[in-house]
Amino acid sequence: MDFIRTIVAEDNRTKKWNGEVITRFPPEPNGFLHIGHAKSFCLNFGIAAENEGGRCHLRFDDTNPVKEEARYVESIQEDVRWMGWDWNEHLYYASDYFDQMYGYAVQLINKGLAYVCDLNAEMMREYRGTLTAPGKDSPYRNRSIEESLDLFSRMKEGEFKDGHCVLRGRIDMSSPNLNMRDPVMYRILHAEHHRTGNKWCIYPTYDWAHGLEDSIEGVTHSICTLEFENHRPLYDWYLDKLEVHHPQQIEFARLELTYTVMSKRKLLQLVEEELVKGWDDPRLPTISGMRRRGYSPESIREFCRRIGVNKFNSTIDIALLEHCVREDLNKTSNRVMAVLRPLRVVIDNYPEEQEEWMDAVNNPEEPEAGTRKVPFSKVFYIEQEDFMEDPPKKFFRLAPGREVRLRYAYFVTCTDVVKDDNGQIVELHCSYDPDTRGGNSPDGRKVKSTIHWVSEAHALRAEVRLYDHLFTKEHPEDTAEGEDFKVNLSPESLKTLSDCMIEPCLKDARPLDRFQFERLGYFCVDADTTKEKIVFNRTVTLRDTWAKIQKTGQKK
RNA sequence: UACCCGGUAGUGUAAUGGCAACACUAGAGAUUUUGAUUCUCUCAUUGGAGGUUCGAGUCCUCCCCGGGUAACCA
Repeated sequence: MDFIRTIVAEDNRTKKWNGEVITRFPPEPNGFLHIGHAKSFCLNFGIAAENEGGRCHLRFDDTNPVKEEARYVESIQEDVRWMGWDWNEHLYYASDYFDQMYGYAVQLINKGLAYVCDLNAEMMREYRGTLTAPGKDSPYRNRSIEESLDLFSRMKEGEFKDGHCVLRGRIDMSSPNLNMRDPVMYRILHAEHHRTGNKWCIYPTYDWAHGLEDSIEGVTHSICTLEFENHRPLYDWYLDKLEVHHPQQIEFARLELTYTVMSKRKLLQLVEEELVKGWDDPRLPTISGMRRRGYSPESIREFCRRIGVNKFNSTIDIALLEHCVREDLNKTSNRVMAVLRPLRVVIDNYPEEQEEWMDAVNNPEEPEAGTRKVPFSKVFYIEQEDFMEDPPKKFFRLAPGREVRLRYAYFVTCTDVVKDDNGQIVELHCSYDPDTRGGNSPDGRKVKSTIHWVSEAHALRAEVRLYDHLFTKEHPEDTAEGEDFKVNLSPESLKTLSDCMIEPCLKDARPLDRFQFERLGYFCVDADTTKEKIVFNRTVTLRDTWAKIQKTGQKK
């Protein structure tokens, strides 16, 4: 059990919150959700689900109209729901509390704990001091309560321009915690809000708003990321001074993954500079990108469960994520044969017009998935990399004079290699053994490998998009002076193959359908699919021992 | 240089003061009509130095290292 669940369990035991467990996931609708957010909402919704009567609110922290948009509100709901979580009727918006927050601000002014300050942003920075030097009091700090009250209401009424003045908490300008040096509670922003329209021209800042949102909703455990640790004294201060329901803020480390970036700012940059194709580009760690790539919600949830929760920054090896998808897809995806880089093969001793429909198992891990028929004929395609004219010792696949098994079909032996004028192999000729139908040899002879194939006459054409890590470096932020993370973008993150051959059973495949292409990996139908052309995204390759052998061979 | 937080295999997460465990990765082997899956095996004295204790990853002290913080962002 992680340290947060330990706290929750202990609170339940001592009846600190009368046995209630209320958490919340409070995204700002200024971008798409990524797997780092998944870690957070799986934690929050997970804890709520694990506790009798517990609940988790989905709350949009929409306190900054200049960055937020309704389309993000929609995508966030879609993503959380797709991941399998349900907030029931507990969908909230910080903007719904603006009136209440205003009232609380007036209370603080009345207590002499907040004041309107006319210092401009630059001056305020100067007065704030530095990490090592204390700040000094604003000249407006001792303004009378009446005057602040008057000014604050005029701020709200729109009498002042943006930046003319702010409402600040009156705390301690010499606090070693910069957050406590009279923090800004309200700023003037004549901006249209995606929900409240032009009702407001003052907007609460995060620190002021967030604790109130939690408090108003009766949240018990307010779980956030580590960078808010320094803000906790302020979170506590506001709620203490207001003497209202006071949830416990608990911080945990945000998720970092190798070979990718997670900050919204960087993701936004990749999207806006068109270095990827939108927020749902399958190379991005966004939920929508991963969905499009073929990740299942179950695999992402399992990943979030396995990485645990901690209080220090760590970077998870993306191999763990890949392991989680493979593990889930291995159990759930139907197998199918597809040839990505086709090499034509003719069986010389197979009857010209004959076709046979072979029995194939849909999913060896799931007997209930049943079987299907796969058409076989004289001419078919195999993978280019499944043939070598001059094979090294450890290569088990097809080679001149060598016999291999065509999965679910026959044993074939390569008898001839046809090349074009450039010496490129364009076609293979084979002979087959009619007694090995289905792939069994009555005489018990063995072959060293089984390869996949697709009958030429029956094949469907497809485009397949192969994805690799978005960045070439484990830590894309590691760059030389003056360079930024984008120099580490991988030129090989996407390879598109447009002449792939797939089994006819895929003709009715729909976007988001997932399959295992035998011996290749897991693939997912893309939304770009049309009646003429099916498009697949490669989610992840199968584990590939042969590729490893080749790699170590190259090193030697 | 101030304050806050944190350091356990390559990576990540465990261990009422009582034999450092699990997963991923990597390597070796077995099985296999997917070089997949599955199965077996291998890989550490917990940042350092003291101290308390019969006994310390765990408690105390000092040191070292890493992260965060100076938006009218969240």
